[in-house]
Amino acid sequence: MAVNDGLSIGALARRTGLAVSAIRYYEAQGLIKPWRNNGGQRRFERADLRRLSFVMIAQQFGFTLPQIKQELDRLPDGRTPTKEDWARISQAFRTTLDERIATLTRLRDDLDGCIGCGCLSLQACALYNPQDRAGEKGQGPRYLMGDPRS
Amino acid sequence: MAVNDGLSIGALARRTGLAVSAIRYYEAQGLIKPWRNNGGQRRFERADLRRLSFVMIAQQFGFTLPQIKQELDRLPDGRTPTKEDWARISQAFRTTLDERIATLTRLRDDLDGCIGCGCLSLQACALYNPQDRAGEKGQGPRYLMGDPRS
DNA sequence: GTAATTTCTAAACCTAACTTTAGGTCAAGG
DNA sequence: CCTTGACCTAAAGTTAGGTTTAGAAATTAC
Repeated sequence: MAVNDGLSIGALARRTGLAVSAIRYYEAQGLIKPWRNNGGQRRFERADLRRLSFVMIAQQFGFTLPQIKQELDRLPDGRTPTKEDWARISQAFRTTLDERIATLTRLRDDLDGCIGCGCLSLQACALYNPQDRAGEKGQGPRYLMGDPRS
Repeated sequence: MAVNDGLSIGALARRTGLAVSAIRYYEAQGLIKPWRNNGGQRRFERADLRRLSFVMIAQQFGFTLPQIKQELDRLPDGRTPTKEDWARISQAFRTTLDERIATLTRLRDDLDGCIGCGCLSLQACALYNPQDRAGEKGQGPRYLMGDPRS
């Protein structure tokens, strides 16, 4: 096997810990673009190891695959990404993490107050109803954290 | 309508902001147990408002419905839960939130180091491979945060 | 008393992120 | 050469957490 024949899908799977089927799925979603060898089998660049690592970590942060693709699409097309390229898109992580930590911390502090009073009431509790209008608006506790479903 | 006839499913939906279909689904999952009136319609206790609020908030914390049911099942069966009952199971939130904040903070700090070096490499980067063994174990970055899928 | 809402059940459908299956092809070792 | 393991495609299945649909019965409003 020549030096730069690329990695097979199985090799990539072993190195990343992903299932082969998951890698094929990511290709179908446009996250990686392997070429094919003479026999029609996928061959991957070594840089795809980093792409897949990025995918895995971004998922743990709660990004969806389309969102991850959007970040990856900002990488240079013709050449192998450099340290600087990766560092640039990793900044998006930092921002997201900071926000998420802030949200959880605020929520925890509110919850501390709520455990103290034990109410958990839609009508009176500050955690559910900071502006005392949830009942009227028919919105319930949802808006406190920013509804993840809208 | 008598004073203690209970709430209809529509009334509960308006008060919590949930869809009627979601409330029926939660019943199917065993999270709430309404009784039926003469015509066969569901009737809910006022305490179910709190149960559903608990469900909604616990979901925002990332609990699954079976996990939430497990907590709710610890509430007293015969009587309406008191402040103390709710305060007790809310403590589970506090613990989980503390852990989650700690994990995210650690991850963010590791990421800061990684942005500095820009590597994002499975072979060398501390974020992915703190013990320099991921490649050998074929595990990839996944173990850093504790795999949510296993 | 009648019209408009609400509610009922069961079953089908939905999205995300994959996995599994079925039926074949390719590649490497002996 | 032959076998075994890795790989291929397309389509169907899976799980969580619901929503939608359809047709019928109950309730409420006027």
